[in-house]
Amino acid sequence: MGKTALMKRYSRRDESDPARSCTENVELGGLADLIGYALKRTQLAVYQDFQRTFSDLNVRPVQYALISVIGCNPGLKQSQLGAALEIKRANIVSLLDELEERNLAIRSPVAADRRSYALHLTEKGMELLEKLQERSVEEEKRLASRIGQKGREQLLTLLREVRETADQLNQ
Amino acid sequence: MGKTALMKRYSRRDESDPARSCTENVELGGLADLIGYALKRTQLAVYQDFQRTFSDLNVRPVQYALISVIGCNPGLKQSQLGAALEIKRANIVSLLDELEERNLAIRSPVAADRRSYALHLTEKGMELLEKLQERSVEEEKRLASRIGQKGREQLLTLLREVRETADQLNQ
DNA sequence: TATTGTTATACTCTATAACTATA
DNA sequence: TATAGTTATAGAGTATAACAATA
Repeated sequence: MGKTALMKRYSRRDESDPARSCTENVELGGLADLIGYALKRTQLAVYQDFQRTFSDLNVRPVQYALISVIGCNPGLKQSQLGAALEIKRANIVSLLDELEERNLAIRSPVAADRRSYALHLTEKGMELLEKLQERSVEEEKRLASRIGQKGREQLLTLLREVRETADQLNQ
Repeated sequence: MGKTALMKRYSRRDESDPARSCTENVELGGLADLIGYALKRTQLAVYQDFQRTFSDLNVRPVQYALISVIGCNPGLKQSQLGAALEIKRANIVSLLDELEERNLAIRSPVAADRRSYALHLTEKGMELLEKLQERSVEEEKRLASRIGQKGREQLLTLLREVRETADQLNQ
């Protein structure tokens, strides 16, 4: 494609166009049809919904993820937690510090390997997880209210397949 | 759901379980079935693929977005660019500085409104956009290689619908 | 008064290197 | 030597407040 073709394709508007002053008329230049961009924008909108839904519990998405995995795998090590969530072990440290300071989780020494800690939720942590789970189910219903349960399952399948494809390319 | 039910649901494993030492056996506690988490993980994988694909051109996703929108809307203002991409105007500044330093885009004074600048791609910017577009088409094909063209369109539709749903909830 | 671009700032997420104590 | 956790640090992305110039 030569420059002339590019100009024709991309110069649909110019500063002389009165519509220029209207934000809604800004073209995204095909961005909206890219999987990566659609993923980012949708993820951001869903993330904002999460923040709104969980702000009174003072829980960010990453904290929800930690609590959920620790709750489901009591006794696991930090390195395992990080591997499961694809979070570098260096970045797990301060996240767990936060949970410990809030008395939601604890690090316990492991007799068999004194380098590592076994992670558990506290009573308070388990109670919070229960609340988070319940609210998460409601949030999920709201998010899927337009696409329906079938659409939701299709979406999860497509996302998993695209992720696996990208992971293979990234190997 | 009481604590006992929660324990039953979440304590499938314990530190006494020998499988504990195997990372693959860490349960995500339903995380994998949440739209938000699936979005995040897929977006991360696709983002990494983008970085790999465009690293030789030294272009990050956000830079691709800027170049694409400026190329498609020559003469638009920074505030319009930011509104179209949902980037705060304060954060647009340094991104545009980068593009100007690399001689990919320029800020031109606007006679009608001396507060704002009209944005244009340079020749070099237009040439880069052309390369980016071509490579983007290939990347899109690779990402959709498993789900197919039909799956890709389904995915984009579902993502748009979920985003619109979340945006409504966030209003 | 409101808007455009700018600066300063801060917080989160992510990534790497180097350190310690254990294995 | 290798591994688990830690610390320090740096780069991005995102958010707000305040400012100057202009409308």
